[in-house]
Amino acid sequence: MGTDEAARAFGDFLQSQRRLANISQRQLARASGVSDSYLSQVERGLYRPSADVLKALAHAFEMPISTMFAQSGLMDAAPEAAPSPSIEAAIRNDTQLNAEQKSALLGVYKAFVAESRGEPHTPLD
Amino acid sequence: MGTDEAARAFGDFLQSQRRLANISQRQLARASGVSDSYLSQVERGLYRPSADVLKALAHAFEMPISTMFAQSGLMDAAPEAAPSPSIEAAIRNDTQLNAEQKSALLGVYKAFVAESRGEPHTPLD
DNA sequence: ACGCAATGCGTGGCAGACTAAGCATCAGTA
DNA sequence: TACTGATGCTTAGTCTGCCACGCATTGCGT
Repeated sequence: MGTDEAARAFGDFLQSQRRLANISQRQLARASGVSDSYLSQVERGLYRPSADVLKALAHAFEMPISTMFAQSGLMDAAPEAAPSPSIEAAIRNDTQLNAEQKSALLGVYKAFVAESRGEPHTPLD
Repeated sequence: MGTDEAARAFGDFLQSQRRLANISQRQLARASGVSDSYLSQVERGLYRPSADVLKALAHAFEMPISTMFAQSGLMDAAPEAAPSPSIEAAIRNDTQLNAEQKSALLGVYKAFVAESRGEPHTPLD
């Protein structure tokens, strides 16, 4: 019934994205147009959202729709997926940071990339 | 009420594809694993199939899944990259950082913004 | 201590996605 | 004239995606 494996995996993904954005279920509900009760159920792996909801969530997260589809197990093979826009460009184009802050942020980012290049990806959490 | 405009458009598309392949609804049903009665309803615009069914149909037609999604109105006019993504979204979507690094980077960014001043735009909150 | 807003979660119920079974029609065959 | 068999369609029913509402808890301000 409920626990569908794919649903559970997607729920984990959604929850991690929401926590990264640092928002509550209700805030995400408002931003995406999906009810908060349903978001709760999806995060806990009870249901697998429809493509319409995936689309709405991708929009709220400013994330390419194909990523959402892939994460929900719909896009079995996504060969031509474009790489996500670079952080570096986003930082350079930001309007809220001054030059000093931008170069500091870029430095942190590059340090992180270099650091994780040395170590294997641990699926810890 | 079934007739949903988008459902009707997709129904026409599906029927034309089936006729191009020169197969019956029942044959397509066997090839895709979808019931023939449902295929009939979809072709007549009564229902809009779920992403799972779209995937199965695309596979039966040996057609890229993205084409199916586009025809069913799911892949709205979002060709690849978002034009001006926020830094936050860019960080979340990055593929080189792990979750821990992402939230650390986000923390630094938010600290900078708060330090700089006020509170301009954040699409999520 | 009291309220009060925000959080995550459970419930009831409606609508829609989907199927199994059967109806009606047409083509060919004897 | 039937008898097949294939086609598209309809109907009845089940399952589940999704929402409105409400509950219990936590945290913050007074």
